[in-house]
This record gives sequence, C-alpha cells and structure tokens, in this order.
Amino acid sequence: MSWSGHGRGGRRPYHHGNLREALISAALDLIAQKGPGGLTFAEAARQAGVSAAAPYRHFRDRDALMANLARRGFERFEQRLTAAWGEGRGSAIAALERMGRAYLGFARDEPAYFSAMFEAGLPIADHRELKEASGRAFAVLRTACEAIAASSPQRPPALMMALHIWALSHGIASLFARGDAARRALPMTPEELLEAATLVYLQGLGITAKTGAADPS
Amino acid sequence: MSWSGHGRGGRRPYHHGNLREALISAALDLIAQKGPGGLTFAEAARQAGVSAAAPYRHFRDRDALMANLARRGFERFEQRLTAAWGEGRGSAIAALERMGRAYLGFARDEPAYFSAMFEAGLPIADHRELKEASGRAFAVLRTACEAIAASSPQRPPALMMALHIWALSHGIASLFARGDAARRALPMTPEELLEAATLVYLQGLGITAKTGAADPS
DNA sequence: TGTACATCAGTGAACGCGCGTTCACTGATGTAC
DNA sequence: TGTACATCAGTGAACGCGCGTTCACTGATGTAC
Repeated sequence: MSWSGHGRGGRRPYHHGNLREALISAALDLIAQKGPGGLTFAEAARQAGVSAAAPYRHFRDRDALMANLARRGFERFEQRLTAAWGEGRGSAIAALERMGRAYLGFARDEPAYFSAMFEAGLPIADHRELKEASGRAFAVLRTACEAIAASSPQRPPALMMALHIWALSHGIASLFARGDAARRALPMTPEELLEAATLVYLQGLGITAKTGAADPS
Repeated sequence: MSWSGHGRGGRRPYHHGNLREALISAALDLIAQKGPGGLTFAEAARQAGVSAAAPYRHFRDRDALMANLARRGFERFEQRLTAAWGEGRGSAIAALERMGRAYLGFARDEPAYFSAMFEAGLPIADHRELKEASGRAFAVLRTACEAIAASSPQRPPALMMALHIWALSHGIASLFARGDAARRALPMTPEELLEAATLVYLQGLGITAKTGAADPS
C-alpha cells in the first residue's frame, strides 16, 4: 500500500489514491464494531484520513455506500458458495455440506458483510443490483439442489429444496454462527447442527448419502 | 384512555399518567417505521407528548428501553407459542404446525418486537432478563419436540429437533415473513414453505402424521 | 376532615457534540498538440 | 519533449439540525397525624 504509506517525508499526498476502497474498508470496520447503525459518512471519512466532504466524490450518500457493501457482500458470498459447491465434487451431498459450512463461515468471518446484506434494513426490492446479486448467490444453491434432486427417485422440486436449505442455513447462521455480539450460545458447533439438520431433511426426501463421507449413523 | 384524552378543557395535565407505556408504544412505532436505529429517546418523548428529559424518569438510557422492548417481545412471543401449542391438542404434529404459523405470524404482525428481539444488536449474553425470557420462549418449542420425540420409535434427541425447527422457522421468518421492507419475495406463502419443510424434516426422523390433519401427500 | 409535608413525575432551558451537506477553492493528473 | 489546459479528487470552513444529558425547578399526588 505504497499510496497510503507515501514513503519518506511525513507529508500526505493531496490525493488519497484509493479512497473508494478505503471508505468501504472503514465502513466494514464500523459495522463490525457497532452494527449497521454505527456506519456514518463522517466517521468513515475520518478513518480513511480524509475530510468529511471527500466521500461525496464516491458515494451519493450513506445508503449508497451501504447498498454497495451489500452488493459486494453478495458477490463474495456467491464466490464462496461456488467454490464450496465445486461442481459437486465428491458427492452432491458432500458438496451441499460444504456449502452449508461456507454459509456459516461467511457469517462468522464476514459479520459486517452479513449485516449489510441481511440486517441493514435495505429494501431489497428497490435495489435492482442488490436483488440480482442476491439472486445469483441463491442460484448457486439452487443448482446444487437440482443436481441432488435429479439423482433422487422421488424427484423433489429443487426450488423448494433450495429455499428450505437456505432458510435453515440462514436461521442457524443468524442465531448461532454470526461473528458478533448478537451470537447465541449453543451446546454444539453450528456446523454440527446444520449438518445434522440437512441430513435429516434429505432423509425425509428419500435421499441418503451414497458415499461414506456423509453417513448419519 | 381517559388519561390522555383528559376530557373537556384543552389543558394537558402536568403528569402524563402512563408515560412508561406511552414511551414503549412510541418506540415500537419508530422501530417499525425506521428500523432499530430509528429509535431515539428524543423522538419517543416527542411522540408521547412530553419533554426530552421526561424519559429519564423511566429508563436509564436508550439501550435500557430497547432491552425492555426485547424482553416484552419474548414474553409475547412465548404466550403466542404456548397458545399455539395448546398442550398438543389434535396431534402433536398438528400442534407443531400451529407453532410454526405462530412464529411467522409474530414476525409479520409484530415486526418491531421481532426487530428488537433479534436484530437490535443487543448482546444477549449480557442481559440476564433477556436471556431468560428468550429461554422460556424456546422452552415451549422444546416441550413440543419432546412430546413428538417421545411418541416416535427412533427417539430423536428433542433438543436437537427443537434447535432445528427454531432455526428453520427463524430463517423463513426473517427472510420471507417479516412485516417490514426487508422482506424478500417468495413464490408461495411462508406458511406453506415452513409446513412443507417441517413435514420433510419429521419424515426424515421417521415421524409421520397420525391424524389426517397434516398429511403431506 | 383538614393540613403539612415528603415524594414523585414532569418542565424547559442550556450545553456540547457529531452528523449531513454545501460551497468556493486548490493541488494533482492526464492529455492534446 | 515541452507546455497549456481540462478534469478530477481532494480541502476546510461554514451552516443547520437533532440527539443526549444535566440542572434547578414546579406542579401533582399521597400520606401521616
């Protein structure tokens, strides 16, 4: 980060050089520390080391910054889910378990993104970009469920499966796995809880693990 | 509400008479309209028609008011779940379905309470009253699961069942059933989604509806 | 039944603070010629 | 290669606003005698 260290000589350069990214990073810090309400334009500017007026060159207002955060969050989330799915490598069920762990891991490792995406009160219907980014992340889960449904004799509706798994993962993530102070205690790991629930659910659809990897015993 | 209408003569009485309740009611309005961050002491006082200093006679600060709201929310929630359970009337499974609908109904009808309970960022571990009230609400669900587990040949662990059903209900409630702008669209009712998921889950535990009331067909 | 007094629940003025936002400006950068 | 100029990304001062909080106060209520 040579542009922020600006080497020898104590003088800050007039141009920040990467203010947009610096504001986003500061905003994530603020949300992680104080929740979505703790994000203010003024404080983000201060943390980035610029005047209070500077952020207006990059974001229309606080809400635009928050929506940008949420969009980025959904993109990172999608990437993480896609990597976990890994084209169903191993077995589709093992891959679904990996996705579940990826969901929980995201809530734990990126509480600020999680908060911006799901708890900032952004009216998702009003932000097209946001709705689309959210849709792309969900599509990964749906693809996984389609693969599993296709190999099941009962042929359960994949959309329904995907919504169920999403809700289950989201419930566990927001109640028990989140990486901030609102996390509730649990007599086991969230991963164990989710894995057990998923296996019971799949069992209910007549789907059982074909590989040894995910045997419920 | 004769104490706020104060009949003939336009003069407001010096004493409000029920300020504590009025503040709580105003706070719920504010949260419902603008989210947890929209609750300020000053605005709540204004809506209740008193000076900005008056609330300090009843709550130490904004957080104390929020925590009080959350506690009341859990109590109402517990009542609603208890009523829905109704000692397992009908069949235990039918009663569990009623509880699921009660969960979603609460998120829809009382978005402000729901928000204060789950999204205000209160560190639940630090508020003993809150943790206990939350625990009592969860206990209702656990009781229901114990009844169902007891009548099942597999004897699944009731605590695990209760956590699964809680997470599932909570996920659907916060994503799709909440009564505010953050609700996501869904190609069915949240109730249908939850009922289907619950039946699949129970099926996975080897539990099927004994009465006709909840046949998955 | 009346009266004195303690207690309670409110007032309203005041203060400091931080935020959002605008404005004319200025320093730096990139580009056309 | 140099130079003029347009454009961009910041500054910093200023303003209004609403919030939190404290304070001495005052009006109303309840109770002891």
